[in-house]
Amino acid sequence: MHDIKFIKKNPLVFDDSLKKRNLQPCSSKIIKIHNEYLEHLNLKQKLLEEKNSLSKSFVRKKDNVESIKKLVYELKAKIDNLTDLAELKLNELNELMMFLPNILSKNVPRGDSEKDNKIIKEHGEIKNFNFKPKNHLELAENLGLLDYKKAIKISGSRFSILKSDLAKLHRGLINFLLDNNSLEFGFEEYVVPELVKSEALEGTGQLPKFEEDLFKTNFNNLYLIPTSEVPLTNLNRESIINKKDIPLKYTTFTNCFRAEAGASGTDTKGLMREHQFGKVELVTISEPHKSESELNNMISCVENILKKLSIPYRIVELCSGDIGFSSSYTLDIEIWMPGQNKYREVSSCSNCTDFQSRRMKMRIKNFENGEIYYPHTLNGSSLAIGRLLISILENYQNEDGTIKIPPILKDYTNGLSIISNGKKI
RNA sequence: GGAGAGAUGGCAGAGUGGUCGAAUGCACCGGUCUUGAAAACCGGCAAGGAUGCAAGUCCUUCCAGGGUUCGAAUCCCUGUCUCUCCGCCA
Repeated sequence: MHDIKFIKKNPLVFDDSLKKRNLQPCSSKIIKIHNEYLEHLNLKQKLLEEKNSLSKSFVRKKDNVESIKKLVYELKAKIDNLTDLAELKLNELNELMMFLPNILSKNVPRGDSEKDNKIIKEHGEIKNFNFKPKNHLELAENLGLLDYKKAIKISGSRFSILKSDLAKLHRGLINFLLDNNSLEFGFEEYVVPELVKSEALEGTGQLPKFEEDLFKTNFNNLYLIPTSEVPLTNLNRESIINKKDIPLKYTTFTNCFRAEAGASGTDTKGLMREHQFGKVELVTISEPHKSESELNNMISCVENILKKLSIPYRIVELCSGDIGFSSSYTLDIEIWMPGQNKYREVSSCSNCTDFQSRRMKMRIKNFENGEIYYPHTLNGSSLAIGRLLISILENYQNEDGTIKIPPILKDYTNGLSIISNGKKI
């Protein structure tokens, strides 16, 4: 949600950001509606004041009872009418604003699609195989560790079933990632619900605009989370945080559920794009002026993982056409996938500034001077397990189709060092 | 699924029709005391909005939505959620 006062003061900044996202500028429309709302509101408040004082006078004087009743009755009718008018305008305003994306940081490069994203860093050497590297699907299927045909029988397409050593690697990775985030980078570890109310999704910005991407259940109309950014960021919704407790840094593993409505035809097989996937997430609630450095901290946390795994990666600055609804600035981290011979997104780290905190009414209070303001929220994947698995399988494959386990993961996979036909060597 | 209870400020918890935005305690903030800290004592302490240069003034909010009333945290209706007990269950 946007700050109406900011829009009124900086209509051009607001409109420029919308234009950059290829959307229609609308500050003048917003300001007009808000002024109409204020007209009704101000009049209503004056009449309410009158009505209140009449009621209070009732206690003292018991004369003129009937005339007071009559006056109040008349006032009430006017007030009701103004309440309706004001509410109408306010609803109109909110409906408009809830669909408007966050204001872009001035650092976001202009562009139409992911082709215009800017590579800002590359790290790690791409391995030269002296054979043609296989893709993860072929590798895992040959080893008997991935069975998406069974998954189709049980659940349909875009689901998968991992077996034995691959399942173990999956589990080990989760622990490895959570340890990295919590022990080395100070993110507090959580276990959170994977079903949430619509209010929580409105808070982080998935609703109302992206309903079709979500799975809705028939239990209390709860939704399956598309990312644990939703429960983590909403941990402090509608509450006031003591400035002393800032920054708040959270990490968790959850499954994520996405309808992938607009993705038909791409990455249909394997672990690349599924309706259900595991992901370890980072969320930071930050002082507004420190959110840039907190984003850097998140990025280092993710980089640390990839360095330990010796997986080549690059960092990409998302352009205005590719960046998400709630974000003001996003860096994607892409890892090398030899089977596809390209980098693919494995993490997306976003600074959502005060966009989400306004929507969920999360505030910081400085108890020394009574000041109350909105924190900045940041979220980042650290990391998407399925895609990380792909990269490990493909980068660590041997010519005979076996997979070496990255040394750092040995402690997390019961000493397993190589995956070979589902048997340890 | 059956039976009952409840929803009040950051938390706990009073308050059943008229200065109640709301006692009290804890927490928090400021101060006194102390070498420092603790304790004790003194003072402060809800949020959102409108208006104004400002001081201030006003409006709204005691789960949500309706209703009764000149007046509702308090009475009535509906909804939502939570808790306890029983049953079932990882």
